[in-house]
Amino acid sequence: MTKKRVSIKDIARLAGVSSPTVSRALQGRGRVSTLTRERITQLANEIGYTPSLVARGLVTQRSYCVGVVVPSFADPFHSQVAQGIEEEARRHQYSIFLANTDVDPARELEIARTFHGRQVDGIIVSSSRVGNRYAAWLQETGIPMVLLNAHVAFDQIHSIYHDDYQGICLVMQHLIARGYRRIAYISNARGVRASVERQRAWFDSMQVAALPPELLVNGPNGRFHGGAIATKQLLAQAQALWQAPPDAICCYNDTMAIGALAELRAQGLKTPTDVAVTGFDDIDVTEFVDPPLTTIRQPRHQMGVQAMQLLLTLIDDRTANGYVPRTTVMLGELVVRSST
Amino acid sequence: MTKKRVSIKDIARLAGVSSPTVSRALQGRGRVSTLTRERITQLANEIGYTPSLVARGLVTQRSYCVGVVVPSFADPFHSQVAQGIEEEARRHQYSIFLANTDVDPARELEIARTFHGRQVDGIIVSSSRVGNRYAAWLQETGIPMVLLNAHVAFDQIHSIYHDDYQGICLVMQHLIARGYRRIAYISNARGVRASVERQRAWFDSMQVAALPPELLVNGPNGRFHGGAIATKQLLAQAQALWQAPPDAICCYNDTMAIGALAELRAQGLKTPTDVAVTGFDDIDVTEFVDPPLTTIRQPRHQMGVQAMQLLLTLIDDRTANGYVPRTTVMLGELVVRSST
DNA sequence: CTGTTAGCGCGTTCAT
DNA sequence: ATGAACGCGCTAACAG
Repeated sequence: MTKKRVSIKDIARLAGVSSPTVSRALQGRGRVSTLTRERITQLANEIGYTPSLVARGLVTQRSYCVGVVVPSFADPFHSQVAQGIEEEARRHQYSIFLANTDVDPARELEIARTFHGRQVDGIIVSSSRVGNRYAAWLQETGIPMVLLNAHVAFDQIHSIYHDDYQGICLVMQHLIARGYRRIAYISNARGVRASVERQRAWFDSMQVAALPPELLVNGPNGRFHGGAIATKQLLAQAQALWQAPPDAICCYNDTMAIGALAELRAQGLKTPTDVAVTGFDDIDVTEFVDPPLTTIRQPRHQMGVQAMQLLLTLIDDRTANGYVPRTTVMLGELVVRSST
Repeated sequence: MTKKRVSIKDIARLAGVSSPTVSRALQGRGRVSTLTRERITQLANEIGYTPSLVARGLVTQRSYCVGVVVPSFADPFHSQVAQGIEEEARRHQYSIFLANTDVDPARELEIARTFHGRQVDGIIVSSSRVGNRYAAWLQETGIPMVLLNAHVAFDQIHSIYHDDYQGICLVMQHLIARGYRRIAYISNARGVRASVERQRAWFDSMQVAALPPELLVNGPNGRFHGGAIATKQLLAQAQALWQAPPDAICCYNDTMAIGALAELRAQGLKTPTDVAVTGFDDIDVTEFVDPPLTTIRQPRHQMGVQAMQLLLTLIDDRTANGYVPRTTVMLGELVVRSST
């Protein structure tokens, strides 16, 4: 059922020229007489010619494709990052392959291999779970790669991440300044860099303020339910520990915080009067839940754009060698709303 | 900086055989002696060979890629559909190009052309704004195409959509059965099929129940803010009309409904005591807002899976011609929560 | 300015 | 069972 593609050969035959001439005419490079160029251009439009980027990529060794790997599209954080990447990519005639790992390191590596097979010019991985194991593989392929919010940066692997440590420090300073003392933390069980950093920031901030970092619960996942379940456990532990709920709950991210709000509500506790709650990311819905969440606004879209720009630099760097920063740190800002 | 790819020629040289033999050995087709097959397979692993799907696609005329077009990644509805598509695609060794239109029909067509240039085997478009204009273009290219939640179905264009009309009917029956009478509707201004259908269902349901469909507001967009702004207008109009708020607000989707909840709260109105609210889609967060939303659960993930399966059928249909449904209708289910 | 030749990496005939 | 030759659609290097 598929129609045969019209190729430059077809045009060449119709125009009575050779196919390289058509190629030159269409991409505007090389010397072609204005007359034949116009004739060819018009002919191409008439018969509906679309150049095969596959064939072109094979010879130029440049596919104008990049691979993007995220843990899950459904996560509002990652989908906004991806949107930033895609927009910036298209501005540069690039298309993106998108794949989700479902937080499985094995799948992540498998996807990277697939992308290599598809001859992508570069790869962006958001919240990688693999880390070091890329190094050896990359050495072989030489594919430029940018890690977003991952653990580490090696030679050849460039990294962009948000300063999560500082983010939670801002949140904690705010909470402590408001007089909250028994501040519990809900972490995300997944061993990503962000999780480690944020938890450490909570711990250190408590120490610095001479408050005991006594109450910490690992959520089963980083989503709404994870936050609700963790909160249930947390309240039980608080009861055992203090015979009272905590003053505030500092959450790994917004989705978990929203789950926490729901659980507190279910247990008849008012926010922020009984228990304050904070999130992280500033996803769109945080402004519309009850109460609106105090959180850290990460420049998600901008992070995607930045990652793509860095990748493009790396791709072109094959020829023109300039200085490229190994790691870029982005800063978020505290957004105070009525949950604290 | 990019390393040279290792090709089957390299393996052939090392193994002392010809490249076609390597090709046959690696893809397991054609007769090759077990001995050389093993030797070649092992060699391929050792030197880290990854077949070039680009080159393969050029000769087989099958790229094992599909293009996916969505209005916006950031929309939780579309990102879940996309996730379903991607998972089903990968199960069949397919990769997906993902692009977002930002709700711009011109961009949608441009993206489709790009995909054609990339020789995708098929295209899935979610919530297309273009409709009929695809027909002519498709005729030329013959690319199999599946429209998700779009207006129409033509020859060659297959369509999967959710029965939005029935969905809102279920919501309305529920509201009317609960005794709500003055039921207002908030629509999404964008002229997509879903919007038209849902609004019509509200209108008809009111008529059938002998209630005047008096209060309708178009939101500026389908997101949280859009719902909040529309609700503000709506309450003002209700005041002018009835000197009272409506009994219930039926919203185009969940995000707008969540915006509505926030605005009602801001105006000191209780849900559902003062004003009931309903959504549509059953996105993840609906269960965790206050109050949890009554809504219609669309099988988002399943719709993505189904679309991909249909597309695969169409792709293979080039050779084996069987019966393929032109349109598939999916049914959602009413989920009753405490917002009504 | 244009045509000829060559090759990107692979699969698919045909021979042998 | 294997190798030689060819082509997918395109661009690059040279001719002329």
